[in-house]
Amino acid sequence: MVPTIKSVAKRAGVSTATVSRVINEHGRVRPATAERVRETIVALNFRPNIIGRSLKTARTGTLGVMIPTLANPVFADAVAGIQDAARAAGYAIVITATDYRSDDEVASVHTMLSNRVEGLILTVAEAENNALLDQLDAEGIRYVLLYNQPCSHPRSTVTVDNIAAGRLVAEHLVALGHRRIGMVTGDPSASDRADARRTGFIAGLRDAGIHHPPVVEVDFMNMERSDGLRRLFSTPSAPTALFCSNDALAIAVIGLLRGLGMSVPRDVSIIGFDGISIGEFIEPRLATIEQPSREMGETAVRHLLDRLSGDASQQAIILAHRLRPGGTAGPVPHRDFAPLRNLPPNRNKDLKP
Amino acid sequence: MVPTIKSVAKRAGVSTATVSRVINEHGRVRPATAERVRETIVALNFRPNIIGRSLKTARTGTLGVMIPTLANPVFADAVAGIQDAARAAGYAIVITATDYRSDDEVASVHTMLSNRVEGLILTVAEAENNALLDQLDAEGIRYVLLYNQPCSHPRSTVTVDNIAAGRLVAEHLVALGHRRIGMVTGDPSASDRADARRTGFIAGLRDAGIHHPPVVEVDFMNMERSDGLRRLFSTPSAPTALFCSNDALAIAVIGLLRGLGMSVPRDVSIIGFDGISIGEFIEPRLATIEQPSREMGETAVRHLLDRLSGDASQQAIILAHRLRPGGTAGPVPHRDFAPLRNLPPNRNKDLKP
DNA sequence: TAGAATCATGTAAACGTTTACATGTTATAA
DNA sequence: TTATAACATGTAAACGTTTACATGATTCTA
Repeated sequence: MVPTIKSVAKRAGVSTATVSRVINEHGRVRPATAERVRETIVALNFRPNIIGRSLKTARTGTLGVMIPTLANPVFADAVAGIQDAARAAGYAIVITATDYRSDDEVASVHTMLSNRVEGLILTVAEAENNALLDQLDAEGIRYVLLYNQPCSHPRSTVTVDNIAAGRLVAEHLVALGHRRIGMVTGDPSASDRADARRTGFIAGLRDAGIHHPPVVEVDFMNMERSDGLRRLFSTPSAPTALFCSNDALAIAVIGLLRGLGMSVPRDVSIIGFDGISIGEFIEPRLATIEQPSREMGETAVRHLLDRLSGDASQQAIILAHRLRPGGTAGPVPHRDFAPLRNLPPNRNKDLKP
Repeated sequence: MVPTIKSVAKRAGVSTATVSRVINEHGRVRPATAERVRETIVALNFRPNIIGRSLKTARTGTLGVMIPTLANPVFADAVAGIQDAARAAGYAIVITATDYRSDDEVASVHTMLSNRVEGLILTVAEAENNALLDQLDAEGIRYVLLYNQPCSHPRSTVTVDNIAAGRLVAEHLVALGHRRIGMVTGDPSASDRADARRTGFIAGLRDAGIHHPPVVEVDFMNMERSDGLRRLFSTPSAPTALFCSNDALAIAVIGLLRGLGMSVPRDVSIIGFDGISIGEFIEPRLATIEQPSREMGETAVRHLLDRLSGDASQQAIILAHRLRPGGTAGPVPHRDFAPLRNLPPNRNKDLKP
């Protein structure tokens, strides 16, 4: 039915070994013979069965990629970079998204390993104490983390310095004159990187003499239902600036604040994290920490390939981040521009409980 | 080194057949034996080699996905849907992006076929006269198109009715009072769907007595270099409304128009196509045709699986689209709000050639 | 022109599974 | 009891490749 190397061999009047040699351009074969074989191959429309080859060579030419979701452009961009670099190196990629369910991580990785991917690129919820990663290490399975930033534990990873970046955000907001500063972090994406950003952020604020900034966690899959933010902005000491642990969250928060009658950045400044391209198109432009997602994906592939070929050992590769200022991050408002000024009519109802 | 079914068999004191039966829960084996085997499996940390299995069973449990790019959220969303549905059905997916290079399409598909994917989900540049698809048909390889809309040729596809949607855009703009209406289509993404949208759009305009609307093609990878739009808006009969063949393009066009000193929608109305979520967050909200990308991805998987199991034949599945009005699509401006009003100083220089 | 060297090709085993078939064991029926 | 059925397990071939090794043909060297 579907042609195999045997049918090609028989039809071309040679042995399978010769056909194989022609296919792989490996080992010598007389030009005339080779030509005949090639003709047969196109005549039969033969495509070597990679499964058979893989079984023999124990190589699949496939990399496994696990990310939280493709719906967040920051990961989509990274995957685009991964895909590019992988293809350039002759690798295919198989993808799984965990949708932030960290209990799916183990199953997903095992599926990819059963498929005999040669290496893995992973973004996990928590890279520090992670039994799965420990197991991979123990088994000698090569992986490179992406976006994760294990602190004490040595693991291969490609990331930006989330702590420094968080600190940078704090310093910038302080420089803009803000003193009442809060942070919003996404509940379902609670992650080591969000933690690192918060750590740096809080440290930066502390250095400026600001202690215990409010940190609210919102379930940003259904923001309407989480009223932590509403409560925060109902207090007299409501923040004049918010650091959101990622851009998607920042954009959602801006929408929510507008719904509360506030103007960004006049009443509240917002800084996000990631540098997704949407951010450049919203009005005003989203202030954020840009990380080079596509390049991070490419770098992860290259590092993984280096590790596979034994050229590299575990290492953390820290790429440069960059603060994109302006837009949604403005100077502190005058006192009389109280944030609560314009709350919509249903405000009292909302605040009563 | 890495455990195989043989090592498990030996250690558990059974034959490989028994181990296989335990793994696949297929065929009977005494509970006590099964238990012993299972223990050995975890003891050795054995994972069945899917390559070996695939070779024997001629099934890989893998679907191939080819899209233009992951950087455009419309495709990322679709892939998210594909990934979800595939995983739910026990399939893995391997992804390739062509980056709009249609000459890569053939190579990509062949790579995936060599990897023995069981079926394909494809977004191609041109679905109508496509030798690659004809070849797949001839070989009996199952595929489902996504976003493509072959007209005369019967092919399995999941899409919206691009023609009707294009017409809807025309009718909406006309209803808003616009008479000078143009269209912008992306050069690198020139595609059958963009064509269909244009066809419907032009037909809709014709029905309203508007003939030969200007259609400009821009290379939206580097918009700065393409001055078709600039030229269009330097004429006295510059359009008061533009239909952009996709949202990413629409957002870029809005940016470019702003650079020319125009206000959207006061001077020019814009309607896009796709309904990517960014569009809802920009100010003003992007008017567009929403297509259910995630659901389209899921549907494509389900239809592909149906075709693989022989339950379904080739068919076009048309999902509902929806016009999202308002935002960037407003009523026609008064005559005195001439669009050229505010052109920046360098305008003359730009327009001279 | 004999022998060695090189070249072209073939033979067959191996990769890790699954599974039809064979075989041995135990329970059931007569 | 014995014949038979049902069950548990093993044997070995097959899937489509690659590749070490063997072999036969050709060319080279002296």
